[in-house]
Amino acid sequence: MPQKRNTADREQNTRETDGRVSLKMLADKLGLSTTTVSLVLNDSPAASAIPQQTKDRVFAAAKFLNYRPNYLAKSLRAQRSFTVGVIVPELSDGYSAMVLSGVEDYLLKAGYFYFVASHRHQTKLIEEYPHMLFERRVEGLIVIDTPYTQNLQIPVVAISGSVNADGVTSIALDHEKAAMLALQHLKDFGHRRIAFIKGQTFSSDTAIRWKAITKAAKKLGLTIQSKLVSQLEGNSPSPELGYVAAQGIIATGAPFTALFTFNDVSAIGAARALREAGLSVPEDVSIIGFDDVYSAAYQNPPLTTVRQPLWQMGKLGADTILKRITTGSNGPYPKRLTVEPELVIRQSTAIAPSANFKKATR
Amino acid sequence: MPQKRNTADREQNTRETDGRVSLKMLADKLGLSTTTVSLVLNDSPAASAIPQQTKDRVFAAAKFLNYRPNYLAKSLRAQRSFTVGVIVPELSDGYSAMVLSGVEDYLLKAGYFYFVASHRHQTKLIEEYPHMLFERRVEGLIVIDTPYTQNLQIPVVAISGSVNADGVTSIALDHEKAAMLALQHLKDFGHRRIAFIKGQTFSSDTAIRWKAITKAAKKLGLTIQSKLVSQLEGNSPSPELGYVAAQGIIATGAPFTALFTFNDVSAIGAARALREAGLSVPEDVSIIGFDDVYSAAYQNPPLTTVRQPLWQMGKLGADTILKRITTGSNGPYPKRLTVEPELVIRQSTAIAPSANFKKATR
DNA sequence: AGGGAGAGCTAAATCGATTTAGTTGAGCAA
DNA sequence: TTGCTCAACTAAATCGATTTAGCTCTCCCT
Repeated sequence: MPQKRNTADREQNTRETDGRVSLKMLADKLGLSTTTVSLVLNDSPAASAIPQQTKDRVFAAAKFLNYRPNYLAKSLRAQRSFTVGVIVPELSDGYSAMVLSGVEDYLLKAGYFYFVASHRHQTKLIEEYPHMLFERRVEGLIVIDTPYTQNLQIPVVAISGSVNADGVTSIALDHEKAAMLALQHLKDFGHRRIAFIKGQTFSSDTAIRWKAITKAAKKLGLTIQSKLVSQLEGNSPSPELGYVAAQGIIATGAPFTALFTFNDVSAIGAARALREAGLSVPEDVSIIGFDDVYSAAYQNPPLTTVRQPLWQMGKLGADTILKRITTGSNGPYPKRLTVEPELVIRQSTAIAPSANFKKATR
Repeated sequence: MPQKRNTADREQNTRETDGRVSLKMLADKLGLSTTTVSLVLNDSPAASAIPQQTKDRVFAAAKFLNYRPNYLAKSLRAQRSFTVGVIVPELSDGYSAMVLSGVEDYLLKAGYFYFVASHRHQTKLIEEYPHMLFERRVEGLIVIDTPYTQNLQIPVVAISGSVNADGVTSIALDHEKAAMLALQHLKDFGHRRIAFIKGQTFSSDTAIRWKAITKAAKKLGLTIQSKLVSQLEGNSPSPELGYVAAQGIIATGAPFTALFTFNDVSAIGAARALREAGLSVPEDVSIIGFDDVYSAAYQNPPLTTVRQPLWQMGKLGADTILKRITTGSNGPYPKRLTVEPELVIRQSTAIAPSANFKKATR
């Protein structure tokens, strides 16, 4: 039965190949060569000698048969895939998704599609994905908060990563300014005993930001007490990690009036730990987060935070990768692009409690 | 210097083509045919007659030249792209990202990559993206909370969408059970005047869920007051929409002791509106959300919500699309798969305030 | 000596487009 | 009638793999 059908189809030369229409079928149907049809459909200058009537026939047939050129064949021939790869640590944490959203807007408008791969901090995947994407002929790579050490022959843009490899453009926040904004704000409110929650060791922002914080603290004459410094551990994207880290600080018994966390998500968890310890925000302890994710404004109290322009960083990343792709590999390219943080003051920070402060300094 | 190198390379027939090594170059280097090299590298049974020594030479050369087969060529020949397309409304809202995270896990492990496209509810994009992805020879399509009306010759899985097109497998929550869980919970706490925030009209879950709610309400003997029903408007993924919707309900002056929102994000916004109106949660008004996003547990008070197993829905979606791809288009496939909601009781719901209730009923 | 078997390869077709380098026939001038 | 130009096309190469259908030896058996 399948054989019979095959024969019949071949006789009519209308075999359906799963409903997919090839250029050849279209050309056969029209009694023209694939050359002509291709020239017409691509509106090539070489098609100028072809009469409008023929063109119309071609367009009509293409529409009728719902012809869609095979992008794989097209890409193979043109040596262009119009595809980029994006590597992120984790999709569900809001951070990457926000950057991705900026990336996407720009890429799709330019006719590109992108592959996403998330590695969840597994070293093996961090190494393999760039190669797998390279095999799939992506024309560029955007890595978000991910170390990149391979040396592939395609442009790479690293968003929020301390990357120094060849051929990589780094897009990063001005961390020094960010640290300064936050600490100055706390200092203005009279805070002197400030606790910190650092990021996970695997996050590429952690070290750089901490360095900026210590530098800013020194400049402002604030001392950092090691007892008051905790660190996020584990790679869950939930506020749980901040909750645990804050508990650690509270457990030391060292007094503090403010807490500066690595990101908003951990600030949210930390706030809960404080509440559970009987400390109210911001009366007893001020909290300042980082990133300004959507829900930051809707915490209770609304979270003061250092806004990182994630969406714009994504857009800038996409913009840069496209420029670098069209420029070609020989052209010059920026090694480093910086974006500016912004302090968003809400209600989780307030004047340091003087009573508490006295106790603290006693 | 680069020029000199280029010339030398060409003479040796080792031109680098941007650092990309083709099978042909590799074969030339080895003095073998591409056939042999291909057979060896793919460990084809036809390579059984080839002596180990030759194989080793091939492997060594491939490694040395860092040969990576061109996936486009491979795909074209094999008529398999090992790629699926995923269409979402919005990347940054946590919901899609969560589902996507489930999808991704499963797909990448199976050797597939996926394209993501987000349409932000623009009708034109909702129609175009399936075609663009089809052109790129995705082998399947996963649409998340998005209407799908095209009729392409590839398997389609719709997650959270009321899709009835041919060839589509729908994965949806058991909304009736979800509505029942929430309303039963509120009823148990003595709530009778319950306010609702419905989803945006464009969200495919909105109608179906509302129907389930009215049905459950009837079954439980609860009446729904039209004054107490509001709706999310606009397509921002921020809690702002819930904030506005809740303000609308408050403005009517109609008393209520509980609020059931379309999702957690809007619940968060609504909670703020209530606080600003001088109503405390849960003492004056209980709030119950939907989805159970990461931050729900970290609200103040922690949010009671109907958990939607988003990650699992993504996983199930990926699982299903892969099964359907390998089965082929003639095979049978499920039209509908249902996942179960779960009531997560936290502190945003409590016993209805009888005083308030009296005032309300006066 | 002739034939068969198997080892160790390769030529060429194929996937579906694009593109270069033509070909064919009509019309027209000299 | 020859030669030229131009309109309207087309054959075939190409991108980089996979895969079918051989091909050429050598060795061994009878």
